[in-house]
Amino acid sequence: MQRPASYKTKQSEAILGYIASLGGSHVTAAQIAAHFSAQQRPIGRATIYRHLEKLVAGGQVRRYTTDGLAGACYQYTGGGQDCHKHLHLKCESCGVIQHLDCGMLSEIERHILSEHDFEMNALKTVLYGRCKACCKAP
Amino acid sequence: MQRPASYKTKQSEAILGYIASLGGSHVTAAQIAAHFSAQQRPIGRATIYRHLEKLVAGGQVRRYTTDGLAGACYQYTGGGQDCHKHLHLKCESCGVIQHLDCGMLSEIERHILSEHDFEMNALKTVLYGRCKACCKAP
DNA sequence: TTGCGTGCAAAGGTTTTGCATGGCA
DNA sequence: TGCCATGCAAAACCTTTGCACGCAA
Repeated sequence: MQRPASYKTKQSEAILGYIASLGGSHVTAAQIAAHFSAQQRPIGRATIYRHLEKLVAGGQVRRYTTDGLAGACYQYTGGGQDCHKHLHLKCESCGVIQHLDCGMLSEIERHILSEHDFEMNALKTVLYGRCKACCKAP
Repeated sequence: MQRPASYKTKQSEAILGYIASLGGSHVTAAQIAAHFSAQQRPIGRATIYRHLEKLVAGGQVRRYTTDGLAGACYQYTGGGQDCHKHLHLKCESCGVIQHLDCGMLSEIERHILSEHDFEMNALKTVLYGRCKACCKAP
């Protein structure tokens, strides 16, 4: 009577493994396809999109739609992490995403709620800017 | 010897005027086209996109790419405003964008730069959440 | 064996581009 | 008159969907 919700296939593991290996950097669906094509084991675009959809729904991967770029970007979050408790800093230059674990977050949230009547959603909020490395090397 | 960078046409004024009249709410390119079609004076899609591109480059309009939605959203910012000096709060429910003019911004920027080595770009950063009205009426 | 996963192809939508015409200065 | 702006159509692009086959359980 077991009803498997999903099978574990080579492609599903390959896609998740690749995104996880990037450790926070973002990739587009086209980049993922190109990566596996270069590895001599191409994966169909439809398969990639279908897995990304599941991973996003499951909370293991986050989907961004960066402003200037055509197409969406995907980024590994780890699933188990409680991203409600920290903000995210995204570097506009290299795309790396830092997790800002800092007690200041609750202070900011409280201030915005009490002073500006706005209930902030830390899970979706991303602070844009330039990371340490990119500030030095323009 | 005058070399006009751009002409002032009925369409250019109509598009900017319409976006400005919305006062901060966001619209898609398709909605703009539909608006003028309903006004008995349709504007070609190419014209709309070309003007939006100019307005975004000029800083009078901001372009967003909301996550779940296909296509980009555009929002009037006013051009003359110095958006470097305040953050933006975007309501996930109704799409309204508040300008957070608050002395706390510089404090946050300074903290993130000194403690986390990240140079924040307030112009691009948007805090997501729910506005006062949407918090009460889910 | 069962049924989800896969890949190809085609469809859907948004945005961009080419080219001839129209309108502002 | 000169040149940018406009609009139509076609193209390019990303993403989704249909269908037959393959593979995990």
